[in-house]
Amino acid sequence: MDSPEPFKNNNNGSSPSSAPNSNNNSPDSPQEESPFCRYVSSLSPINIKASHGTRSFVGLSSPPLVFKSPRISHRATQFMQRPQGNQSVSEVRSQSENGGNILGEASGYYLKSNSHQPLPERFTTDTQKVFDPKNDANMQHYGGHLSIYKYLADPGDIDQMYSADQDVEQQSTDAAETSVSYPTQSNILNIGRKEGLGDKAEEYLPLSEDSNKVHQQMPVYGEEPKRMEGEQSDVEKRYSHDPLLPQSTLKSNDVGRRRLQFEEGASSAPESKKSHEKLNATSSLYPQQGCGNLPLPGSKPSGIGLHLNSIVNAMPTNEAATTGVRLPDISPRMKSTSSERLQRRENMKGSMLSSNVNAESSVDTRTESHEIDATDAGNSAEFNKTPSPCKKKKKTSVPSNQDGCKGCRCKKSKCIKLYCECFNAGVYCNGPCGCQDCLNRPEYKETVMECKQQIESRNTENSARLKRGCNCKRSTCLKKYCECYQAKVGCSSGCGCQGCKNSYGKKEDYVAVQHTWNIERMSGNNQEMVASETDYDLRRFSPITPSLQCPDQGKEAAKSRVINMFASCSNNTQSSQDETVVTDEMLRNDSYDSEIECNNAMLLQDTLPSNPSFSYAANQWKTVSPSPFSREPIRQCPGSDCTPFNMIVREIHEASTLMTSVKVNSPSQKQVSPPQSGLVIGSGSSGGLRGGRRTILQSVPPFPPLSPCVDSKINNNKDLGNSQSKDPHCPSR
DNA sequence: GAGTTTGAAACT
DNA sequence: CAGTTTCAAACTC
Repeated sequence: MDSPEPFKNNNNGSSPSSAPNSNNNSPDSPQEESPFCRYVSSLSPINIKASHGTRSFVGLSSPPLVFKSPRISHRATQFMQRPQGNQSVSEVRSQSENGGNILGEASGYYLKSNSHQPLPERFTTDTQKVFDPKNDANMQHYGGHLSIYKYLADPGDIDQMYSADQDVEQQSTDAAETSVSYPTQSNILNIGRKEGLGDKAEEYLPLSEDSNKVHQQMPVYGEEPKRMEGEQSDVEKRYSHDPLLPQSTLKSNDVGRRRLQFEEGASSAPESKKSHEKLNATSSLYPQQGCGNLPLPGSKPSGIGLHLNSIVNAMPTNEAATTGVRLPDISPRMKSTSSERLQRRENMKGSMLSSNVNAESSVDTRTESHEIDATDAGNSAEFNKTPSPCKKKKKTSVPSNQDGCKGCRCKKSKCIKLYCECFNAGVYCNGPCGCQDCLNRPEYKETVMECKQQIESRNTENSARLKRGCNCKRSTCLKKYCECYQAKVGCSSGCGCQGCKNSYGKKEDYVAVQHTWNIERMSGNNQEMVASETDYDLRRFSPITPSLQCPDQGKEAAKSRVINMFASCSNNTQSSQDETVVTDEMLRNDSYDSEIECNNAMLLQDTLPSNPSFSYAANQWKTVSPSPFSREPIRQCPGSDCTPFNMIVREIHEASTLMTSVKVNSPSQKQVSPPQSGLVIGSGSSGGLRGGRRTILQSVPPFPPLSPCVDSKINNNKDLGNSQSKDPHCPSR
C-alpha cells in the first residue's frame, strides 16, 4: 500500500500523507532536532523516562485492568481506533503544525494495516511493524499519551479524562508531547458538545456498536477524506454522548435479572451535558435517560467494580502473540485482554507502548465484528440497539418509549422490589412500563428510597451467604435464565450451577485454569506461600466471570498465560511469532516460573487498586535483564511476598477489609467494589475505572448511601428491621 | 399470546 | 440457614 509511513516524525508540518519519511535515521534529519526526537532517542527499551504526560499517568493508580471488562475492552478498542476514524484532515494538520504527527501517522498506519490484508498476514505484518525497534520508541511515546487516554477514556470516564487532558496539557511544556497528546476523545467530546448535539437516549448507542460501525465503515485513512470526515462527524456525534454511556447500559441491558443494579443506574446516567463538570457527582446520581431517575442522595463509593474473580484470569491474559495465534477463537472476554495488556504495560513500565496493542486492537475489533455477525447476531443486534440502561427485553409487547426503554411489567412487586427491572436498574418506571400498582415513581420517592434502603441493608446483611455466580440447575447455563450466560461470560467455580455447559466457559474450565494457576504457584518453590495461602483459596475470590470463553481453555489458557507473561516481560521488540516460539520453549523450561510469578505479580499489581496499601511491591521490582527470553528472570522478586499468590491474597485481603469498612457489598458478592484508590485523574467515584463486563457483576454499592457515614448506615441497618415492617409501601412478603 | 419453565428474590 | 414461595423473564408451543 502506498499509505503514509507509519511512524515518521513529521516535524515540518506537512500533512501525514505528504512526504512520507520512513527513515528517520538520517543524521541530518530535522526530526532529530526536535525535542520529541531527542526524547525518543533517550528512551531505552526498558527504562523509559517519564515524560510529562507519562509521568502524569505513571503516578496514577493504575485502574485495575482486571476490572475492565470486555465491553470496556471494546470501548478501549474503539478508542484505539478512534484516532483513525476521527483523524480528520484538519486534526492531522493541527498535529503536524504542532510539530508532531505521530498520532496521525499512527492512525494512518493503523488503518492501513488493518484494511485489506487477510487477517493472519495482516497480523503478522502489523506485528512486525509494531515491533520495529525504530517505531517502537515512537509508539511508546505516542502510546504514552494516547493509550492512556484510550483506557482512561471510558465513556463513563471521559470527564476525568477530559480533566486529565487539561491537566496534562498545562503541565506539558514539550511541544511535541503536546502535539501528539490526546487529540482524540476530549476533542471529540468537545466537538460533540460544542455542536450541541442532543443527548437523546437513543443516541446512546453502545460502544460496541459504535466500534463496529466505526470500524466497518471507516475508510482507509487518506483514501476518502470527505467520506471519512462525514463519518467522523457521525462518530463524533455518537461519542459526544458516549462519555456517559454507562457501563450500566450494558450492565442493565445485558445481564441478569434481579441483581442489584442501582449503582449501575448511577454510573450509567447519560448526563452528557453536565458530565465533565461534575466528575464526582455523576456516579452518585441516577439520571437515567428516558426511564426516570431515582434520586440518590449522598455519594457512593467508587464503582471500580473489583471483580476479584477476574484476578486470576486477568493476570495472565494472553498477550499479543496469543492474539495472533488464537485469533479465530478469540472470545469477547479474551478480547478484553488487549486493553488490559496495554494498560498493564503502561502501568508496569511507565512507558507506553504500543503498537502491538494497536494491532491487536484492530484485530480484536474486527474479530469482534465477525464474531457478532457470525455467532451472536441476534444478541449483538439486540445489544447494539440497546439505547438506554433500561433493560432490553426480547419481548416487545410492551411498547417502548422513545428511548427504547421497554419498561417493566410488574404486577405484584409494585416495582419496588428487585423483581422490577426498573427498580433494579435504579430508574423510575414510566410510560413504557406495563406495571401495575407501581410505586416506583417520583411521587413515591420516599417509598422508593426506603425500599432501596431496605434492600441494601438486607443484602448487606445477607451478602455473606449469598452465592456467587449462577445456580442454574436445569438450564445448564445455556439459556438466559443463567445470568452468567446472559452476561455472556463463563461460569466459575463460584457458581453453584449444575451440569454447567456454559458456552462462554464452563465451571470446569475455570477450575482447570485454576489448577494451572496452582501449579504455577507450587512451582514457585515457595512453600511458605503455599502454606500461608491455603486459607485463601482463590475460589473464594474466584472469578465469577472467568475469562474462559473458549472451549479449549484448560491447558491452552495456561499456555496463553505463559505467553502473556513473557510478553509482559518483553520489551516489545520481538515479534509475536518469536514470542510464540519462545514461549513454547519456555513452557518446557523449568525456570519460567519465576518469571511468570514475577510477571503475575506485576500484573496483579496493576490489576489491583493503587491504594497506598496496595503498592507495596510495585517499587521492589527491578529490571535484571532486558530480554524477556533469556533464562534469567527479567525481574527479580526481592522476597516471597512477590509471589503472585501472596500478592493476590494480600491484596484481596486488604481489599476485602477495606470493602468491608466502606460497606460495599455486592448483593451477590459477584463483585466487589474496592474503595476509591488514590486515582490521580479524577476523584470521581466511578470515573476513573471501568466496570466489569458482566453488568450485573459490576460494581457495587448496591445503593448509594443514604446516610453520610458508615456508622450511621450500620445503625440504619439495625433499624431496618423495624423500618421494614413500618414501611407501609414496601410489601413484605 | 397463553402457558410453561426457570432461577433469583423474598420470605419463613 | 435451609427450605419455600413469589416473581417476572425466558422460553415453548
